[in-house]
Amino acid sequence: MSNRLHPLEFRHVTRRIPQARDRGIPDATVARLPLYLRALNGLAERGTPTVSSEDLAAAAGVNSAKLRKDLSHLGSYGTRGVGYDVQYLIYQISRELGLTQDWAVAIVGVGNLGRALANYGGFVSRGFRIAGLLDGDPQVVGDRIAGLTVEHADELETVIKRRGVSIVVIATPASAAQQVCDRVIEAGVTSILNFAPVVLSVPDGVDVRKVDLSIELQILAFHEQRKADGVVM
Amino acid sequence: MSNRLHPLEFRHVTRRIPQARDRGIPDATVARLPLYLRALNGLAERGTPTVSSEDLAAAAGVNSAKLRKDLSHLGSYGTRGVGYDVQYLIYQISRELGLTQDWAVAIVGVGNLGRALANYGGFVSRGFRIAGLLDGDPQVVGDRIAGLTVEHADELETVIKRRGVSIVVIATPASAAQQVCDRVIEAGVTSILNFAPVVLSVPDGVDVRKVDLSIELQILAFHEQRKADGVVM
DNA sequence: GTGCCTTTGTGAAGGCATGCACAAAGTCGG
DNA sequence: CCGACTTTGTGCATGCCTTCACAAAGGCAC
Ligand SMILES: NC(=O)c1ccc[n+]([C@@H]2O[C@H](COP(=O)([O-])OP(=O)(O)OC[C@H]3O[C@@H](n4cnc5c(N)ncnc54)[C@H](O)[C@@H]3O)[C@@H](O)[C@H]2O)c1
Ligand SMILES: NC(=O)c1ccc[n+]([C@@H]2O[C@H](COP(=O)([O-])OP(=O)(O)OC[C@H]3O[C@@H](n4cnc5c(N)ncnc54)[C@H](O)[C@@H]3O)[C@@H](O)[C@H]2O)c1
Repeated sequence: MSNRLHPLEFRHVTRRIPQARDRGIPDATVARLPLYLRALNGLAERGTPTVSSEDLAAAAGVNSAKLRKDLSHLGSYGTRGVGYDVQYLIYQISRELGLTQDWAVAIVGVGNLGRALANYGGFVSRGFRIAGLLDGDPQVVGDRIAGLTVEHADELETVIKRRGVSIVVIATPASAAQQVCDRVIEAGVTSILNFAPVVLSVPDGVDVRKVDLSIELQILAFHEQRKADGVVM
Repeated sequence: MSNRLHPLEFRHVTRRIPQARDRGIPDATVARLPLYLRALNGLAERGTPTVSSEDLAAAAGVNSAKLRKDLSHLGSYGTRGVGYDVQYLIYQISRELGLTQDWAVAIVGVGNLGRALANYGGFVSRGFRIAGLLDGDPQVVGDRIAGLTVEHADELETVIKRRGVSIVVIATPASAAQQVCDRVIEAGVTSILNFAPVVLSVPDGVDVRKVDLSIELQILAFHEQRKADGVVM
């Protein structure tokens, strides 16, 4: 597997100012912690009590030195000669990622993609709870999906404030995304996951992460073409 | 000092061999080209003939020096004092990304997500054509989605070879992903887009890109927690 | 043709991430 | 309690990416 991490994965809007309280975990590390967590959960399910950096790194698909350096940013949680206690490390990473608390998520735009996301089980698994589904289309409003009733987009601000939504997923068409984005920020949300193929413009302090299928395919196409051209790689 | 071969000297040998045809575009640049392309298409729709690096960078949400350096890897396509010709640049980037040719894509796993992907219009827009939908569930096989009939996963190898599929999207449950992955690679595919939350293990020469909603949410949660903790960012 | 103005393309510097290699730390059998 | 063995945590070197800053290039008005 080409282990290329593309920098877009680390791009966010806010800047970090070094501070005493700031253990300053690098973005690249933060992006990998969920991966380690997933591998650890797999080990925990199989009842493995401890794991070495070598084994855990293999399970997560990274270099073991990188794994150790990543974990060293959280603290010194390993035992030399033994490895890491699986349960303890799960707890520490979860805490660092903020997964020991419950996050209320709202999905705006309940079309093909929004429905798939709402029905996605892996969502709830780690402290994320879908607290609202909103759509602008009266035809869609009232539909029941995954135990929730779709509400009208007009209720956006109300839903966010009443239910303490802190993360919003935008799955509307591109044309509506910026408008929805502006509204949720106005309502106090500072974390957005955007599926619409547009660059959202947001003020400082707001984090936007994007998922763009089309971009991923284009990157694959680039490399595929390279291989076909017989360029030495 | 040992007389062992120094790692760097070794790396020099296996390193990309400079070639006339090898313009060696950095990965970070490749990842941004689709972004520029999208911004350019927006400009083209509005009939804009030329654009400066400053304006295009703003539209794509990047630093203008970065944009210029990125574009300089493709060649010298700008005109000083004027900017870039929109149509010409669209063509050059498309060519570089391999979008001037048609790519046949197969989607394996036609559940919630697979259906959403199949129905997604933005897919076809840029040279990507869905050439097959496959699922292991007999209940799903035969369904018609977006003009295609879902075929049985047993047909995987046949479909890939007959229809010249070169990119496979995996949207099966995590438990089936590695197995599907192994099969498509065996059938000759070297580009995979994986939505299942597992680290796929693949031989050299195969590109895997992954989209993982859960990871994105966890990264957002990390930063959200930081903000709540009152850490200056 | 000349001179001014705009904008590109890139050299250079700094920052960040990666991965090697190893001393230090801890385990465990006896 | 010891000595062999395992594995962590990290210093360090290297290379990639980003950003600044500016000389060179080209357009345009006259
Ligand atoms: N379907 C996919 O696989 C896929 C993949 C990648 C990206 N995307 C992107 O995700 C977005 C959603 O895709 P989709 O296939 O679900 O589209 P869709 O058209 O099926 O659904 C969009 C939904 O958003 C609702 N909507 C429109 N304007 C709204 C507004 N202002 N407020 C609230 N809701 C509004 C519509 O009523 C509709 O229900 C699109 O931007 C698409 O480009 C989709
Ligand atoms: N739905 C989402 O929003 C979402 C988001 C992120 C990730 N994912 C991941 O994407 C994958 C698909 O999610 P989903 O919600 O569509 O699940 P799903 O259960 O609705 O669909 C999975 C489909 O794969 C088929 N399948 C199972 N084994 C197969 C095999 N060996 N060969 C071919 N087909 C097989 C099943 O029959 C089913 O139709 C899962 O791994 C999920 O974790 C989903």
